[in-house]
Amino acid sequence: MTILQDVCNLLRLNFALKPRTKGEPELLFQHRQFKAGEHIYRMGQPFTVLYIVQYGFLKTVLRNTEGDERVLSFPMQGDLLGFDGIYRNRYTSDTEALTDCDLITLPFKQLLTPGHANGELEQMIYLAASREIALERCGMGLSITVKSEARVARFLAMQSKRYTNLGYSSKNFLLPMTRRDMGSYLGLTLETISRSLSTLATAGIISVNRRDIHILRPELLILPPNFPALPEEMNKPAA
Amino acid sequence: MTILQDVCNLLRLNFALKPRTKGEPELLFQHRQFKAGEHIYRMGQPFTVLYIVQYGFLKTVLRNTEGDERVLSFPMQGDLLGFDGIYRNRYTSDTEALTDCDLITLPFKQLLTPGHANGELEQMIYLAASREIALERCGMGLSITVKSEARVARFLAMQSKRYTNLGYSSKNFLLPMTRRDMGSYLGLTLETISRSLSTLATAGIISVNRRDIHILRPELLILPPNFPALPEEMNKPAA
DNA sequence: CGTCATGTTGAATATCATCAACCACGGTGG
DNA sequence: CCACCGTGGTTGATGATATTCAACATGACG
Repeated sequence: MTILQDVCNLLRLNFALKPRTKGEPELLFQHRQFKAGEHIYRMGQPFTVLYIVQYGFLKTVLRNTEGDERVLSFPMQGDLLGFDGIYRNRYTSDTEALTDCDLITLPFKQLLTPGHANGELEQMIYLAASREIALERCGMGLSITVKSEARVARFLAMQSKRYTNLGYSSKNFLLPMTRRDMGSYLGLTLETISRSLSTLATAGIISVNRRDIHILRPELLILPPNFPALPEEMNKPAA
Repeated sequence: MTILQDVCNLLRLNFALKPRTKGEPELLFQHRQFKAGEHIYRMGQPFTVLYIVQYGFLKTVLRNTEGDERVLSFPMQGDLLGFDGIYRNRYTSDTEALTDCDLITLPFKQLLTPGHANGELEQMIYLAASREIALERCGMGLSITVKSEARVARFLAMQSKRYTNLGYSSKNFLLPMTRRDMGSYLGLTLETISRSLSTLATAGIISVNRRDIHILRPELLILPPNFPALPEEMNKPAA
């Protein structure tokens, strides 16, 4: 099992990988661990590497000068981190570990040097980046609905689907983030989140105990439009 | 002037392009015109090509089954379209021309085939995609602020900056979208947009006549955090 | 000239934010 | 073991803000 295959599996891509005689590209990939609460990178730092989440939960945050912050995404297993840094050669948001994490690093510049040209890996990065955009768009789609309960319900549906995609339970899970983070992500206050969760619970749709969520009526939690499903047809590289 | 250089200029990237003896890659790029109101692609259609906007204004829209829609972005000159389609091999949103448009097409699959491997172009796509993510994140950042006038003000600041980046006036411009579209993008109703613009006008910060905007006190319109500036340091390919 | 889409403005209502009190849990230290 | 404290979470009362519904104005277009 090469690390390239690891990456491939993480991204849930069914590439037919060519056997690799030259072990050298493996050196590009390394694992790196972070403790809960640690920052992976901060806004403004020089961009050096992309990350792919092996396990753990994180959040990416945008801060303005007045100190208010907005949560942009909650990356988890298989998600790509740091792609927004390519353009200006600096990371443009903060990324912080919500739990202990294990990340795979991809040194971006070295990937582009002619010697490392690697069609499979490039395709994977394209796919991962594309998925990243789709996910963010999905996040924006969450605020289509005006009512706070609907937003929270969709958020739960989205999380449920993401866990399912990874093979975990779709009905019982622990939220890794605080009410404040959820609120910041959904454009609501933490009190409104709490109230919405309570409302959904008394309606019998979910049960809530702090971060412990049980989905009782999944059919009533509607996914946001265009939630990224698995790819339907891959471009398999010629054998 | 090759079309590759066109693309390069459009993306405002200061690559040092290697002179190209083989003219064949040029065939990959074609221009395509659209009339105002036409759809470039619709959600669910098979993904075939990426587009780069040469001129004109567009909007990308997410629709759910109930028919409500959310505007995700307002692409303009130099912006990349369709990148979100790579992952599932289908476009995941609708894109519609707000004005007459001229787009450059980039057939994605052919770009990846070994014969067409092209470091410069790939770097450009990475950069454009990265910029795209940064722009979308910026859009999400618009809803950090609670007050509607602040959101509208930031939106205007963002548009102003985008026009400036293209060499147009930063103080006088025509908005290409309706109040409804602005509202959908900012998560507000069209009436609130109208009211907010009126408030900003009576405060002497702008003047408004339907879509004709004049910025009178630009220092009072604050840009959203991390608005994508021009790249600060490019990776020039080795000569 | 009439019609339609777009934009503006007003009044009433619903919804969310704010402020505040309280609870539950985990950790620390006596 | 228990008192203490801090963080995170819930719930209530109040007020600010945006939505809704509605009427009207304006410009584009046949």
